Amino acid sequence: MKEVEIKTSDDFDPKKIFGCGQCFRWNENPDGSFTGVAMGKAARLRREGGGIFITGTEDDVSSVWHDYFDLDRDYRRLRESVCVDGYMRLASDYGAGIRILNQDRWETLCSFIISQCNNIPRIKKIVEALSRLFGDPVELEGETFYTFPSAERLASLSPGDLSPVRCGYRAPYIIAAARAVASGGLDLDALSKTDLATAKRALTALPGIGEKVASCVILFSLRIGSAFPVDVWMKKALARHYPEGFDPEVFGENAGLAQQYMFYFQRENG
DNA sequence: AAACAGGCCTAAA
DNA sequence: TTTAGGCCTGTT
Repeated sequence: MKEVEIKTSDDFDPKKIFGCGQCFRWNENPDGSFTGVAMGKAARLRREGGGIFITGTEDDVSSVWHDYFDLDRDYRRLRESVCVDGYMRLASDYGAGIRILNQDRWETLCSFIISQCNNIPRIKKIVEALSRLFGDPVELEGETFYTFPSAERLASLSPGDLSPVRCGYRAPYIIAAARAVASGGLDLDALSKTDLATAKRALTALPGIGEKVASCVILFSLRIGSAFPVDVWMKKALARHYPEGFDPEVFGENAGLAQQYMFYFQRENG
């Protein structure tokens, strides 16, 4: 399989991008490359010298990966803009190389429903099982991978059909979300053109989607950068570094990126 | 064995 | 408006 280079600035560290908790379908190989399935494609990405290379064609890069890896934004500059104090300086230096992916909206919604009260290995396992059972096969270098199933496909199932996936009490949440998306009752594309409050209101109206899951979906797939997901790691970080309270609005449209730096720093060092 | 994991929901103050 | 307990399942 041929490769193409992804032209990017210095802020592109695959290990951090895929390891900072925003996605669940990229895995590191023994040689340090990453294999994953995203946006209907299977691909392998590696770093060599100063360059980033990914399997596929120039057309794949311009039509999919350029946007997926958020290449139009200058993360070095963004990283500077969130340094509001010494702690953020430390956290953002440590997280240099993180980028916020623009992921498939439905897959992100479904994945973060699964994430609730779960650990990362099991989240990944459930997402893989869902894909293998209900997604479509795609080949990469002689190996078969499976795309994430469409909302329409899952909408045709009932919660009981998900029992082999072992997602427990989240099954009815997944089916309800699939039906909302497939029917057009929940229009994720349209929501991405609204604002944080509007998107959050629409998402949390669904069963099994609260403040935290909604914030992740908004940040990682709706491109609304002011979203600021607070999970158990973030609670620890905020309690330690901002005991008098904290308002993410100090970061404005970059609150979500600030959150990623805090989260990654806390999880790796906390 | 019992507790916990990257929440959410409901019932009860 | 805030708080406790339960929830599928897998792991420690």
